[in-house]
Amino acid sequence: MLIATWNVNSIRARLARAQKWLETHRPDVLCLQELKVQDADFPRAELESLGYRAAVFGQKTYNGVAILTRAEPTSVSKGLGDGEQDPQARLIAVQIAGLEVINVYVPNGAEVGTDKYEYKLRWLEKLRAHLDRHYRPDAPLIVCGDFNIAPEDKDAAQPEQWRDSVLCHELARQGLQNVCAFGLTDLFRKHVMTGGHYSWWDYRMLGFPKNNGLRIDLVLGTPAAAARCKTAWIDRDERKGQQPSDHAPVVVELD
DNA sequence: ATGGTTGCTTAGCAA
Repeated sequence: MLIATWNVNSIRARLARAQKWLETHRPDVLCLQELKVQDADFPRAELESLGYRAAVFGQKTYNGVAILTRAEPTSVSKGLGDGEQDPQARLIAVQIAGLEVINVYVPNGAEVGTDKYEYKLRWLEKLRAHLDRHYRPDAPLIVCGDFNIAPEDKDAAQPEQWRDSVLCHELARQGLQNVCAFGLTDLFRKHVMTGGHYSWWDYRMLGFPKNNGLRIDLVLGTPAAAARCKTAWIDRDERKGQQPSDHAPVVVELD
């Protein structure tokens, strides 16, 4: 069973690449972030024609998440469901083949010290509360997506450059650790211990040509999911060529 | 400190 996560930075701008990627890799589950489209304009038919169902939680212009699956999910839920008003579409979850899959687009946070950064930290706390309320750490569960956090210095090509950024800042890393303390581990790190593996490169300042990347797209799993995880890899080639997303897909294979 | 690029929307925001 292949499960992948990919921040496409607009599904409409990336439709041809997404279609090609699905045809090449045929994942069972593909979690998408930054759709930048409202539900009505999501290219549903173009993706369903490839044999996928689409659970979509869209938003005009910003954010938006979806989960594509080859099989029909047994349940779908959208949002943190904590009763608070939040117009930002950042979480969608499905249950499929007895596995819970939560797809998140964690707020970027702009800069440390801003309201956006406080929103990011609060959102991480609410994600942990959501897990506590609706999920069990002893069941098979995947939480994947664009976390906008590099967990460790070795997840940044130039850690000194990024140390005070919202992607590497101590409080963001603590927020991620608190989410993981629910009972989740980084499945990429089950298989690859070395640094030098990145999932995002800034469009600006020749980020990709210089390989000035960060590993901020993660697949987390409970022990029951981690035990089934056979491989994990980042499709760095997808960042190459004409009109790529600034993120590469991250893939895990589960028994 | 600023700017560099991309996408959506159409001057400015978010990343």
